[in-house]
Amino acid sequence: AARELKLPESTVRQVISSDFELHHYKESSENGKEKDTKKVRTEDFSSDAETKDGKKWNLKIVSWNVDGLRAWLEKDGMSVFEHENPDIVCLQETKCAIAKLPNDIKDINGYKSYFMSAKLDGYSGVGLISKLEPLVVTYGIKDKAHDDEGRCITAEYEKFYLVTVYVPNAGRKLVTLDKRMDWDPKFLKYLKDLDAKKPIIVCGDLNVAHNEIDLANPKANKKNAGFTKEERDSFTDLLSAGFVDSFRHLYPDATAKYTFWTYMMNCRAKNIGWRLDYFVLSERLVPQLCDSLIRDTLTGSDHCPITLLMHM
Amino acid sequence: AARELKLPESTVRQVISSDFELHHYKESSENGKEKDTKKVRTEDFSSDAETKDGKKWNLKIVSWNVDGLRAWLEKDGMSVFEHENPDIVCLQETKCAIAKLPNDIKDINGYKSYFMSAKLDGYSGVGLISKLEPLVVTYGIKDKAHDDEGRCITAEYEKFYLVTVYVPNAGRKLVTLDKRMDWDPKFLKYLKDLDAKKPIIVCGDLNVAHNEIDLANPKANKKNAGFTKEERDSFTDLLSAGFVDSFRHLYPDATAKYTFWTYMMNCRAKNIGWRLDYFVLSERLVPQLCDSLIRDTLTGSDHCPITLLMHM
DNA sequence: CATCTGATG
DNA sequence: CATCAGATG
Repeated sequence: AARELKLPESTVRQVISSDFELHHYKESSENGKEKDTKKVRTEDFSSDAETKDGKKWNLKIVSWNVDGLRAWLEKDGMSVFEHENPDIVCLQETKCAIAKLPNDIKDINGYKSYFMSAKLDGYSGVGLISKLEPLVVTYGIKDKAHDDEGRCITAEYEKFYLVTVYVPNAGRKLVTLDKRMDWDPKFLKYLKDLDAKKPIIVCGDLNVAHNEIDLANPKANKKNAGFTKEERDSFTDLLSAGFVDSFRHLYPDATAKYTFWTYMMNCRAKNIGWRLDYFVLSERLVPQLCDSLIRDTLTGSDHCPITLLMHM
Repeated sequence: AARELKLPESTVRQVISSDFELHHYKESSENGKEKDTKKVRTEDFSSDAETKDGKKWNLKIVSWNVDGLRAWLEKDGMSVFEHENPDIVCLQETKCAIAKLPNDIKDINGYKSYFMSAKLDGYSGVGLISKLEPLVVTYGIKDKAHDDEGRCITAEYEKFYLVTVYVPNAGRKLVTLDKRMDWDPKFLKYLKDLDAKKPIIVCGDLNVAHNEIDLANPKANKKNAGFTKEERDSFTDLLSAGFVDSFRHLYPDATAKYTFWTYMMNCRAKNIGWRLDYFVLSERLVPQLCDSLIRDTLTGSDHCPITLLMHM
């Protein structure tokens, strides 16, 4: 039995449409009664964002490193579907073999879902959940050294490719920096090849904070995974190849905006975090960009979700 | 800093005495106000039990397989000290290396404590916590094959030996029944040698339900760890060597009295359990036995504590 | 259905 | 300070 989502009442939109004529979902923030007292309110996820030339968003993508899909389900991570009513949700670090995926996440009413797991059980893993059925879904980056690790799903839609990724972590004491440095150029080539065909949207945990503004303690972390020169330069290479960090593009000066906080030392409450999760777009999609948001009120993982609003 | 126990107010007894002239602790069950609404009430642990010839108990020993000391502490297992005000507490399956023992359990105001851990970290392990400092404390049963597993502590007091034990589990599919069958006669010899010097009190998880009356599903468990003929016969051998199962001695017909319930299938709520935890006494201590109790209202483990009241 | 460890982040 | 697996019970 497919999971029935309790979508907000005023939702009147096509669930599986044949193209991206998905209409802007207008939340009813004046329905007369406060639903409950918890601090996350669906109306706070409403947005009227539009492109520079005034076109309202009609595609919403959410990306979330869930740090263990099953634990995240227990913590009501699925409420993001009710709050966001997203067209597509991408998940990283599912840490769950395909055979162990709970029905709650496989069968969501109105969505198609796709998962890739690592050979090593309980490690890595990504998922892509979409109202509109993609034309083609592919798994991995076509590289033997990496494709056993369940790090990438590509969904082809009519007007773009969506790539969700969980980039290799360089590890404590940078023990896997070599693997990471092997990944980065291969992944970039993979993206360039796609981009030669259709514009692309890349989302997920890129496991790098690009610049000092992107983490709370840049000085202390120059030798740590996620902020080494090597990793930062790789990210610069990505942007130099014709791609755009959508959040930073829209908010070049926004400080203290993070998507990850270690569970240790109460870092989340103190907002000692890192911006590791991104929506990266082909440059030619920038005119269609409406907003790129960090949903740091949502919990359920050591990462928070991020949301992209596009006019497609 | 030693942990300060919130002992019941009327406790007026010597904390470290030089002998066993420990006075009977009289709980004040009429102190005028209900303390709280939780179902475990300290006054329910009061007892006026006495020996057959009318001598009130003056020594209380509690034994508890805690199934992981640290988890048990989180679940407020230490409240047994407030409820029972015991002279001695024996713990089994501490699953905690000596170096990792929390201070809460090492430094209890008014008690001395002794622990033995397995070489294999997180496995087995026993502890003994005593108001009166034992004359001698020894570890293991002086057998190379077993003494790396942290299964036995012996405390010598003036008038008796106290032996606390976590007997090897025969394992799923009886994979370690051989180890168990190696242990049982060696342990019995160890006990006999002690008993030749002073009477003994043995307590702990003996990992056997002696007779059909001692578990909920005897028929279904004849081939399962804890109720094989081999294990039951070993226990019979122990009793035949001059020792007494104190609970069964006092309550020969008591049914459905268990000390262990698997966490699975809601067995505790349904009282589908096993009596695996015992106070076994040298026969010559029986005249001093006041009571042998199963404290099945206390939670914090898949076993409940058991309590022995003696006049020493 | 719990505890633990050890790997991973 | 979390997730997971796997061993153990």
